[in-house]
Amino acid sequence: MPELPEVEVSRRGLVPYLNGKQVRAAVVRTPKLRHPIPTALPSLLAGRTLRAIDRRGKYLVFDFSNGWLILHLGMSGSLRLVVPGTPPQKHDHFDLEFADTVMRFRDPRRFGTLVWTEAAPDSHPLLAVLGIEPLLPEFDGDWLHNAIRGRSAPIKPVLMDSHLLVGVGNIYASESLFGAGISPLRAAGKISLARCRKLAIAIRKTLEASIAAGGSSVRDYVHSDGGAGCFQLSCAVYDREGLPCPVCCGPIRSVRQAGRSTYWCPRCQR
DNA sequence: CTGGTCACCTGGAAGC
DNA sequence: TGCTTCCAGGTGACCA
Repeated sequence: MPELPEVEVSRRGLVPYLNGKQVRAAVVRTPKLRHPIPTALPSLLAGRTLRAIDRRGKYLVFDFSNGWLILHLGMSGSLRLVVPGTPPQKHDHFDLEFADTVMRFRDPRRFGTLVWTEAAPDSHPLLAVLGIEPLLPEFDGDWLHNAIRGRSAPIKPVLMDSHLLVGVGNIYASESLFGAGISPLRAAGKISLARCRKLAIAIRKTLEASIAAGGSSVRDYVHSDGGAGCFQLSCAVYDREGLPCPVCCGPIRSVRQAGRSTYWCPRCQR
């Protein structure tokens, strides 16, 4: 499920329960997801205090006194808090056990990532290549216009390029372009500065609205079986092919771009 | 460099 | 009912 808002909502849901707590044990049940899971994690983490949980793009970074645990939810990953002693189910790959709760990482499709680093996390190869954070003030229309100058690829797959900017996945790329009234097929480099400003605002607004929507049910999201945290309920175009556009009532269309489904309203988006 | 395709992996939905 | 095919919200390797 996770795009940036889901990751951020998970982070906010975990912080009040885990920050400052001492790890009782760590359990690794799977040798590798996208990357090998370090077999030393149990010995590295036992007895350590979790100082903070940060986010970089769609990665969560767990800060311990002896290093950082870097976690990515992939396509199907989720984190939840369960009562100690709860038997693990299929696809439960990793547990971080505290005295009163257990953080459990489940990922059926196994596209997630769990790695350990003892150097500054931003210098880790997975994080060092990441682009700008769209929720920071440095990200605006002027930055975007400059960053996509000269690029002939359609704007939608460009928005999903994490080396350019992080956190905009397949859903929010479509939703943000709808918000800005820009066709996903338009060549990125041909979008005017004025429209890049609209797009930057739409991206931020879409992400923040989604975080806020999840934010009201953070506890449910982290504690539930996944029923909550359904951010798609409020999508304007994503997964709505043939349904009426919420603005003009014309039919939403879909097309495949770079192997991913794109949804847009041809009347509202030019 | 750039843009496009594919592989990674599992499960659910749709089609026959 | 059972089998097959396709699709899924991410990412990086690889190719032209």
